[in-house]
Amino acid sequence: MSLPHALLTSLLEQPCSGMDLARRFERSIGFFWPATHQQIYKELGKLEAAGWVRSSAEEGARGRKRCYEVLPAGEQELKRWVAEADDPPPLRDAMMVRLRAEAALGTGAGVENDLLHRLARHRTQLALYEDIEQRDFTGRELSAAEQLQYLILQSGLATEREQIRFCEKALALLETLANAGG
Amino acid sequence: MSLPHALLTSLLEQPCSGMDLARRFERSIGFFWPATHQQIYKELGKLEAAGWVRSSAEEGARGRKRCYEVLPAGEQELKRWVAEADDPPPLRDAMMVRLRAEAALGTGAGVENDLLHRLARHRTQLALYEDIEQRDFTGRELSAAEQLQYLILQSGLATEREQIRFCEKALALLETLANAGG
DNA sequence: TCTTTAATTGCAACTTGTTGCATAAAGGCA
DNA sequence: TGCCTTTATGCAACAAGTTGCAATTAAAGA
Repeated sequence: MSLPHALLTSLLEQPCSGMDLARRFERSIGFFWPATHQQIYKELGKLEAAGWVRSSAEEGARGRKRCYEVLPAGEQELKRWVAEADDPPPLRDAMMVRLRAEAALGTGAGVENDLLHRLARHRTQLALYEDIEQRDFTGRELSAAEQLQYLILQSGLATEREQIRFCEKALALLETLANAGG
Repeated sequence: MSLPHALLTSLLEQPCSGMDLARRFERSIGFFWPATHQQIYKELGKLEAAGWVRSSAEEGARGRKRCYEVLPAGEQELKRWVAEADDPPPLRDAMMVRLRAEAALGTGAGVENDLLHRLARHRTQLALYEDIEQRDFTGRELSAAEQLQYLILQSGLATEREQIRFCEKALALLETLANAGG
């Protein structure tokens, strides 16, 4: 479970409120560690109880807005965790199950729906990543931290492109099989 | 949640017991939809209650072994589900969080451990997939069902190769940064 | 001023998956 | 026969994530 460390990382980059964190997650760390605001609030409570962050009320804001910042103990914990090693996350993909089911059913069962839907989603996501690449990482010298962030983005770019290739290949094969079999 | 449909698919390919299913999952469907035997037993109970499979006691076997097979209603349900469309699974990868944390901490915090560990795992997995490719899909004509199964395997091959490329690239960048910064 | 709207924080129930352990039945062997 | 091992099935507690909604506070508008 990496949520606490994802939060520490994000707060280290920029102290802010729970709601701000949730918004930032949607367009940066959330690409590879999604989290809802409910998860984030609960976890911020634990981080504060553990003495890794502290919060202060913010005056003149709507609601009971509080600003969180990382304490030295939190930075220490983050360093400790970064040096650990995980197993790669097991992949779990319903579309592959569908393809296999289509093979077992032995007929035009309709996986194409899912393939086309995925294709559209991956193209959208790729376009988003390419925008970020253009805007943030192109045409200038990058600091060490920025080079690492760019590396992460490149992983996203490569993954989306691979997914697109796969969907196209699968659709082509299904068409070939349909023509041959019907 | 695709576990019920993954089980229906596997049972359609070959009726068998819960334990056999668990073993087969480990080296086929489980590559893209992992499941433990506890999950499988619980789900088989639900499938039987829904009238999608039926089971019969197997005589002369250890334990209370039962053989499960798909009923017509189950096959119908599988067909219905295959034609549905999902969103792609959100990826959630602690190593990316670590890379970003390393960037935020701004020092040699030690992500290399995780990168090297991943690299080894992905190489092992790739070798396994390549073995399966050699053994099951090379040097002969493939049926339509086999062509689809091969397609799925190729997705695994491409994913592992992409992961390996990424780890190597990340390690190279970290070394460059260390030399430049130190 | 009073009501409405928006922003922020938070609770609670539900689903899914994991982990560790328990039970049942058969085979092997002293 | 009695005990240990193996195979098969299953329960229970826990961990993590999702969904829907509630409560609090301030800004904006009538």
